[in-house]
Amino acid sequence: MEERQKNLLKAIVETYIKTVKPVGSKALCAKFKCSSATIRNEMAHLEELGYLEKNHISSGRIPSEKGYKYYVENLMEPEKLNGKDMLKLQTIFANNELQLSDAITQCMEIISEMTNYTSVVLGSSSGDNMLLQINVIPLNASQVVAVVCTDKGHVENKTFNLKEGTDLSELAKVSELVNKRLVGTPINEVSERLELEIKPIIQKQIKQYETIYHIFYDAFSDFVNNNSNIHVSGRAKIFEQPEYNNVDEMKRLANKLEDMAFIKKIEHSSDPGDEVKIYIGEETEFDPNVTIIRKKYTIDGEEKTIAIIGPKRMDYQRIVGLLNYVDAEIDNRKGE
Amino acid sequence: MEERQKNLLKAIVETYIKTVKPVGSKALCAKFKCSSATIRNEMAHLEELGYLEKNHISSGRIPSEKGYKYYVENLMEPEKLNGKDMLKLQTIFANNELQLSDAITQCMEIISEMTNYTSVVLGSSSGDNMLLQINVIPLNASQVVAVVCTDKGHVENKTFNLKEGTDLSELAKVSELVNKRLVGTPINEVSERLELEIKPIIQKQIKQYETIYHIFYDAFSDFVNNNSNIHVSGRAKIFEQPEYNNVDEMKRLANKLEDMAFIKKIEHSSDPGDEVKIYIGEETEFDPNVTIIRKKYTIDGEEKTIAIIGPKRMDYQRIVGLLNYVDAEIDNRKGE
DNA sequence: TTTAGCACTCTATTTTTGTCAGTGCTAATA
DNA sequence: TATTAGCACTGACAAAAATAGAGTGCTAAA
Repeated sequence: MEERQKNLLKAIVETYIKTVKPVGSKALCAKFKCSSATIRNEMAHLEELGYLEKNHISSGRIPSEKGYKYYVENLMEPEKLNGKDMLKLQTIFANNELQLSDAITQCMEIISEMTNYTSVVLGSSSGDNMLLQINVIPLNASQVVAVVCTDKGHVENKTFNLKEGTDLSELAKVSELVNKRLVGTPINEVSERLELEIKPIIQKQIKQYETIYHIFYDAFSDFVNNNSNIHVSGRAKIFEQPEYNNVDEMKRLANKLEDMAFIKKIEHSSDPGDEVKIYIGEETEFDPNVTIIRKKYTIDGEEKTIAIIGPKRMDYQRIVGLLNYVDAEIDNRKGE
Repeated sequence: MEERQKNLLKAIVETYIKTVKPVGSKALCAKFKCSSATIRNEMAHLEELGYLEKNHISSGRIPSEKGYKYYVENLMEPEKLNGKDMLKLQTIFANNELQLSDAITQCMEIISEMTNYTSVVLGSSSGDNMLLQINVIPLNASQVVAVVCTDKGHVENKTFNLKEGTDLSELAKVSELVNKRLVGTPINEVSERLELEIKPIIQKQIKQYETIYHIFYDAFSDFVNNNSNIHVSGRAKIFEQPEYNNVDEMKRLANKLEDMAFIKKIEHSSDPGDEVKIYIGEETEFDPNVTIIRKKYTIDGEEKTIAIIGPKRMDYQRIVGLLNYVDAEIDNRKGE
């Protein structure tokens, strides 16, 4: 592609991002110091190459997915934050009381607020967490709460109703046993080891071993399947974007943004890579009509994913700029 | 109001609920065995009394808020569940493994699914919870997680970064002290007693008492302000209702349904009362264009609120029928 | 290689027109 | 006195027609 064509594509993408209206040839004359006919010729060429599209035969051009892709990979220059935005984010990271992971969550909330896109923070699925401690705390004669804590500091709890006559001291005994034997086991292998190592022992020593065994079993299996580590902010913010300003789009998006199974797809999407990744339209596996910008981190040994969901016409420069800034702040904190 | 007028109002409300179209006089001739002119006369009368409204001079009538109110208070007969709905709910309550409060949450999810309304479950704001136990679990040299458990079985946790050289054994000492002294204290008074009773003691005995004091203080104050006890399901379901089938309504509702401060209003709305309460339009304090049907329970000593959010033209018979059924199941479980 | 000029295309908006459901009122009727 | 038939009128809604405007592709000249 020739230099002028690149510049033209860049100008068209950036104009469209701002105006949300198909870009016509006249609008770019001044910038390129040539007549609209020349621009039209170049546009026709870019369309042939698949970087531009038309809504109908006599409309201006809009970028195709391929066009956006070329833009973000070759033409875009991430933006420096403006002072106001930077100040807001700085304030969050400056607060040393705040755990880094909480700072990130707050940060993404603010970014959603600032940009009118939806933001997502996904904690790791805790598969690589290891059991650190389980406590079984009696609430009253018939209920106990089991609290499981992992080496990465995740805590889950579950309340159980006891059958009448369950012996609390036996519960305590098993709890002690589990803490002695299974600490350090990856959390998703605990169930297995419970079955193989603990069950045989308590089977002999404990009267109501079935009930008690179940309590432990359930406490752990719940841990593995929970969703609590997902934060979505600004689900409604994205509706401010003109491309979703119609009932069907809104319904479709609202449904997807509510469905955790869909949100989780953002994390799993094919490639790993810890740099800023941009998925456009079909690539997102989430919705053909959005762009998702994603970044993964490892914090305290745990993987964390942050992502922005917006229209394909997302303000790439700004968002990438913002995420780069967040990145720098995180590195900064980790370095300490 | 005369008998026939009551019947007419009832017929109009129920027809409008089904058809979502202003109800004309002809449509009711057959039912009332009289001419449309007669119906028109009666309608005019009901309108004078404020029970009916017109969109414009020559449209059919729709119920006013006052009309709905009269309907739900005097005319409506709650519906018996159909077999299919009942079966779904029964299955949930029949599962004795499930904690009652989890069963209720699941139940409300299903109801949202069945009815295309949004459902809400609000746990109590844990003000009457008392401290049962606090554990401070070291994760590594520089981090600990504090786990607070209340007598009602609520658990919250928070991770803290330690300053270098913090003595873990001192932390354990304070933790023991708190557990000895403050167990049984209402959770929102703990901070105060921490200040008055614990601080003076540790001030003398503990070197880094400031750091350590802060950990405990923060662990408790976080507990008091958290939102985790709110479940909203079917935020997008309500968009299926034709009254919200336009962009502005959808945006407004989406924003409110996302905002926990707004959701919490449902619980606080003026009167207590543990029977099924119906708030219509302006009364809801949530949005003038919805109805909220609400029921409060006390379960294991904690207050719980369930609510359905739908259009003012909500299917009152069905929803009240459903909530009555849920009510019966809960009573049934509590009785055990 | 660039550009002016022109015919053409499609959208979007406004205007016009017709249809229809429903009303209120009056006068006749049971 | 309550009911009803009849009629003129209203406003929403939908389809059709008219109009304006932005933008294109192509051709021929610079």
